[in-house]
Amino acid sequence: MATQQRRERERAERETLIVTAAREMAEADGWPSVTIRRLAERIEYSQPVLYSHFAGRGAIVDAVAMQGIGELAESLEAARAGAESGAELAAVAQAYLDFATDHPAVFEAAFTLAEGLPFGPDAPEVLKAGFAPLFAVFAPLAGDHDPEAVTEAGWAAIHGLAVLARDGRLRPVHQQERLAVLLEKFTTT
Amino acid sequence: MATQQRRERERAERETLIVTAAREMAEADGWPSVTIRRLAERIEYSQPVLYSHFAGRGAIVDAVAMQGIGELAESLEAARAGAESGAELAAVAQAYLDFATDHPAVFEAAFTLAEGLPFGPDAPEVLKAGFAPLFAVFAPLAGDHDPEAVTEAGWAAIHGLAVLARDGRLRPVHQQERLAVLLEKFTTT
DNA sequence: CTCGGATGTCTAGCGGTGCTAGAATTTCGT
DNA sequence: ACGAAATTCTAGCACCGCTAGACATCCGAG
Repeated sequence: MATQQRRERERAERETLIVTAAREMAEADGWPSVTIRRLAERIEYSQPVLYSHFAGRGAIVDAVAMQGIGELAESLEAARAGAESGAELAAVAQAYLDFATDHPAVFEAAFTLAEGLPFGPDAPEVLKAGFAPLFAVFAPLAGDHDPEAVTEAGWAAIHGLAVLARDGRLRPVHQQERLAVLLEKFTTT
Repeated sequence: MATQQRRERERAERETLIVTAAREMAEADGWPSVTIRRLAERIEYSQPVLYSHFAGRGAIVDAVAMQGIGELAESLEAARAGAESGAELAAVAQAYLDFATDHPAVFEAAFTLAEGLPFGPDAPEVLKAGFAPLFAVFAPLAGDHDPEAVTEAGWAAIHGLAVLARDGRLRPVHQQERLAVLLEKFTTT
């Protein structure tokens, strides 16, 4: 019957409602304040409903992480596509750092909280998509090295800049200069 | 009286006992399993005793983080001092990555769990000491840039390599090649 | 239109957490 | 030996993630 379809659609809507609510709460008050109880109250359902959608709290965090990685991938690709020739690397790197500062809770979910996300060879397409724009800008600088290794190293450099800055480990003011150093070190052959 | 001194000494001993126990438990079974109850049982005292030494669980994690950063600083300095001329950067970077893989729980405490550690200008001497060997190896490569900015950028690159590898985000096998890429990018002027 | 089964949702509760007030004990100088 | 002071413990609060079982709702067959 058509009712079946309607039910599935409503379930899907409620699932995105949960993910969205979790994300907003995390971004507003931090992940520790995103509890099952508060989340249930927020979406106006009882706690067990959440467990009919997700295996547990961790799975909800993972869902936000997944969504966030997807958006990060889009941001990076957009930055690369929109950059002038020769400035793609700088644009992508800047987009990465901007994403980290603009959506700290999502960034945290994606890179320090998420535990159940499958990486490696059998990672879902969404996760691999984030690597593509990075590969596009770093691979041309590979020289004699493995392009993937260069991409991973470049990604790690940008990522390290993002996390250390986020945690207050670096002088807040000089982020642009640090990025400039990295870009120069990677681009000068 | 002399009893006063003995008490303070015993208190200090118990405090290091707590930190050591927390560290061992974290390294053995992960930080989530380091609960106040288990920690109290381990040191054979009741829970409130822990609160007479530390403001809360977070302060204990911070103490482990502090201790770990001190040891990391020593490792880096030892690697730098023991390296052949010209190979200091590689040695320090390798020591950093080794520390992350050899003491994952301490590394986690220092860089993702610790929240109450004072950084910036008024950071304690121990924390600044970790920066010194990094500065020693990166500053000579500064060129026209600010030596501190270059150091921070280089540190970030190594750190990113450590955390992404730890979280399974990178192909496990190619860590050496990634490091080689970073070293080359930073050393070629 | 009714009714019985299936589906969905909720109430209530378990064991665990960090943390703390106040009782009980131990220690120590007089 | 005793009373005060310092120390430690018992017991409990509010909250957490999670779940079993009661309850309500919905839907299709007769």
